[in-house]
Amino acid sequence: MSKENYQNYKKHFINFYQRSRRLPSYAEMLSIFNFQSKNAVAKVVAKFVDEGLVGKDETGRLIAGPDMFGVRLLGTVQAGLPTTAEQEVGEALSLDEYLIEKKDKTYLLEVTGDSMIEAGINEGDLVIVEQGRAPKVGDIVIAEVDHEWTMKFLEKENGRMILKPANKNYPIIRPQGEMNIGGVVKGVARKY
Amino acid sequence: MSKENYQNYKKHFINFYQRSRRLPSYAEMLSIFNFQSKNAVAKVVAKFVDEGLVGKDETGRLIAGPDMFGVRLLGTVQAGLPTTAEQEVGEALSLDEYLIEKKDKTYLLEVTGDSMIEAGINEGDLVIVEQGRAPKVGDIVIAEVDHEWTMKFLEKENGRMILKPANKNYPIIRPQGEMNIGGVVKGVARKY
DNA sequence: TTGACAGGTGAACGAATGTACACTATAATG
DNA sequence: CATTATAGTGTACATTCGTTCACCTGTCAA
Repeated sequence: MSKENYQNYKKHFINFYQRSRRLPSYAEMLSIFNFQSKNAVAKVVAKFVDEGLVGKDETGRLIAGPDMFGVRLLGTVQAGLPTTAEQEVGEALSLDEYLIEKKDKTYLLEVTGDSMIEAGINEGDLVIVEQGRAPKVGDIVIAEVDHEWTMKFLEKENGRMILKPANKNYPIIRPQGEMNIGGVVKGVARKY
Repeated sequence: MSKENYQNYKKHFINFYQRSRRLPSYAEMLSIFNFQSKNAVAKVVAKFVDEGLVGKDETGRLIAGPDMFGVRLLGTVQAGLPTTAEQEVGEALSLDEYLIEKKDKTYLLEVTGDSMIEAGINEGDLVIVEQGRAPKVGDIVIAEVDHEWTMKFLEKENGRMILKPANKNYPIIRPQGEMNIGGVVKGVARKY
């Protein structure tokens, strides 16, 4: 099979996965690759497996490989980029997997206000919050004080927990009664 | 089926998806749910579909619903959080889908240095870079100047393009020869 | 010119798929 | 108590699955 054709198969294959979030069956590949014989499909799939695009689990079933759901991590900004030629370096990384550890205890919040701007958290960012984790000093926490929820650094002052913004223009909060911690900020995602 | 059991099925089901990145077959659910009859599985699956946990495509095949691969977006930090009771609000969001538009033209870079710290991009962050997009003034770009790659704001000065860091301690770069743009920064991801 | 090979067709096959129907036992309800 | 869902078993079945084998055809190198 010609190289261009193969890249085309690959493209259609990945497209299918993006749309349907599952791998196509052989019969489905038959039509998206425009083949007449399932055997032709089988040969293409074998190449996919060789290339690592897809894997096989213990039962022989196809599973998506890292390239199907992730993006390649190419290097560091100042260490230099690879050449503009075909980049086969770098491992594929899913941002979901990177940022979220305990999926069922994690939720997202959109940030309003600029009280954490010096910590690199801007208005409009999404913060990844994990519940049910004991917050440590230095963590960024989602806390309820006086029936209002805010995001601040958790610090200790004279043996008491205080909430410290990352913006000089905002005051440190020294909670009087009890403080309710809604979760610990584990990550930040921003889109331009 | 009791409520706790159902939640358990759901948990095992999602677990399977996380591990294998595909939905289990009925036979597989049979063993992970500890059933003897596939029909019992069918009934649980029907509930999954009702709940929207999974969907069915046009061929009747199961596909993962938003909850399977995303995380719930609950609200804004200062607007208040929902009560600690069962949170059925908020749509599920996949960070991959949120941050990455054109998958095949996107790659990740790890940030070293603090030249963009005032733009909320810290050392160790991952930036999501999209290639092949015409950079506009005000964009954060990955640029090659004097055989070295850096990340800076793209600005215009007297009709010429310049690179401006977001850190007062770094100088503005006024490229002499030609400047090579490796991509436009479309997003940032940070893990604590 | 011949042989090897890549790329594909076509048919056949056992295993696995999801669905359906009849039935049972337990729990909830009036 | 009788009744009615609920949750599950067991069996059967047509369909689809992925694999395999034999075969065809054009290309390219020896």
